[in-house]
Amino acid sequence: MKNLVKVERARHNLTQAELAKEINVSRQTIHAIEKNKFNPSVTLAIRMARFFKVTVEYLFDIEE
Amino acid sequence: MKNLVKVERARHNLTQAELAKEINVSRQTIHAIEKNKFNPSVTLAIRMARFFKVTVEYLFDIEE
DNA sequence: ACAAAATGTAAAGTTTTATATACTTTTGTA
DNA sequence: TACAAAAGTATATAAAACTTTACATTTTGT
Repeated sequence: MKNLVKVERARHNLTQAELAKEINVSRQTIHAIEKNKFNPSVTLAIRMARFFKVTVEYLFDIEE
Repeated sequence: MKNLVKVERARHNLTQAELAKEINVSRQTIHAIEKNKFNPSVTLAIRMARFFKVTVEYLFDIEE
């Protein structure tokens, strides 16, 4: 399960800390998600997708 | 955060146990999600959305 | 090259998801 | 009405998300 958080974050020109603040999580959480350390909750995924104006399915891709 | 799992499950004419089996979780997990007891992981949300052929955003609606 | 900012890493602790089991209540139907 | 299947409820436990703190390493701008 890969994701495009780092890519979208770059596109929006934000640091991990800034994104974290925007969506109300810790910087470590952003880091862990980008590094695929874990599998965020659907509400967090939706908040991120909304923030980036993309779909959850685009942002988080589980390969079958 | 409400969701349309029960509705989609009805549309597909499945029991909680059947849906649970389809997406590889326990029946309790389906029940808890339907009852908004918790907030599933994004991979579980994606599996459900795929199974029902809908989007994650449609299936799980977080109100702002 | 230097300093500051950003990212990476790590560990301990809390909260929540998810499982398993078991029992009760509801619902459909013969 | 009686039975079976499905859904609801409860509790204990395991696993994973997420937080906090702290420090090391890498990147970036000047």
